[in-house]
Amino acid sequence: MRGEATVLHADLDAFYASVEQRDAPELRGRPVIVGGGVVLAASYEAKARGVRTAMGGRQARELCPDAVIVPPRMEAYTQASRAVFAIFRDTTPLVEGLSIDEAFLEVGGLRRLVGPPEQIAVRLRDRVRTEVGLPISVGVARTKFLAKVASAASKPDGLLLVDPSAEEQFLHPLPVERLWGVGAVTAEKLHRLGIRTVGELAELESATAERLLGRAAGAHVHAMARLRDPRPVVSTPRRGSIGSQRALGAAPRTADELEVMLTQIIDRLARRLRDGGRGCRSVVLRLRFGDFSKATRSRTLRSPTDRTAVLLAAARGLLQAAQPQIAQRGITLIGVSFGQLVRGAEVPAELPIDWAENARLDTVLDAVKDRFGSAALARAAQLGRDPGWDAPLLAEHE
DNA sequence: TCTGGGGTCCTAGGACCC
DNA sequence: TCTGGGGTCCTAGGACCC
Repeated sequence: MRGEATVLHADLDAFYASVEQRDAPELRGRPVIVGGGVVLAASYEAKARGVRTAMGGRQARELCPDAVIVPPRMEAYTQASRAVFAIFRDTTPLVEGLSIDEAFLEVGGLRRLVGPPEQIAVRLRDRVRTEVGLPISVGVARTKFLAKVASAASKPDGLLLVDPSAEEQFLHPLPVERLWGVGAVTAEKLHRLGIRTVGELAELESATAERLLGRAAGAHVHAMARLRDPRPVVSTPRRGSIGSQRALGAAPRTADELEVMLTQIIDRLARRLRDGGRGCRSVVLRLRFGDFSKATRSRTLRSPTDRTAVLLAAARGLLQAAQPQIAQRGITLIGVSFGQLVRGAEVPAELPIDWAENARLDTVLDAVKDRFGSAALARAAQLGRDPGWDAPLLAEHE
């Protein structure tokens, strides 16, 4: 006996594009592409013409010359997301957000109070449609993984319940690519063994899958194929890292230019850190070279910090160490993430958040930006080369 | 397919400690 | 002077997701 289908996976359809169509009636029924250089989201009218997320802008325009291309409005999407998540939380207290536009909801135990899961899903879709004005697809199943596959299968604007007695019938004919955790690399490895469907993967021994794909990935994918997914819906955990990056194109960059960009990125991220009342312990520099190969360089501090100057000093050290490689191979992306995030309260007392210093640094950076434009942040980068400015700050964190 | 930006998790080697 | 096994942390890389 398998338990009941009480997990909902709710997933907004073509989220960014749907928000644009909601806010601009003349876009409804037309192919809409959000993004410029690259497609961030495509409406179903555009998808029908072959436009896909992450596709280059030029290719998308060739496929769909009459598409309306609109720049992203992140604030509008964030606001819409908040409104939808408020409805999720009004539906059940157990909501696990996966991204800006999708979440799991556990609705077992609500049957006596509000009705069976399918009815809850119907009402949820209805509320999102009328209160926020957006289409949302919902999968209902016994496990998270099945619910996610079900919502995808129900799109667009659909509802699909996978009956616990018919799970194999639903899942096994699907291509392995539909499994959560099987991307291009894993799919190719499976294809080489002649495995194309989930059912064929399920026939393998777990040990075989683990040898082929690695211990964790192999065991995970195999368990999914065999319908084993014991993971409960858990309320969304705090983020473990935050990051920001910038693609650079092919033009050569001087070391100074890179330092300016690094300063801008760190400045922005450090503010986000403080706005969230958080600190971080590790700094990761992310690079992509001229041939699109990638590298990361990381540094872990002795104690968490939210101070721009410390984080900038750490990141600059990593960048300087990588400069010879960059000079040799060219660079097409620079990015930073802050890892091992902690709540502000967890920042050790002996290293208190120095609000005055942060405010001063922010003010300086703001003033430089306002007066000279963002390129003049080079000034800030230059400042940082003075060891009297950052070396002691970094030293006390090592 | 001439390639964004934001994340998560896993693997593996080396340093270091007991 | 040489040696074992286990645990944790750090660093780097890679696959995957939306």
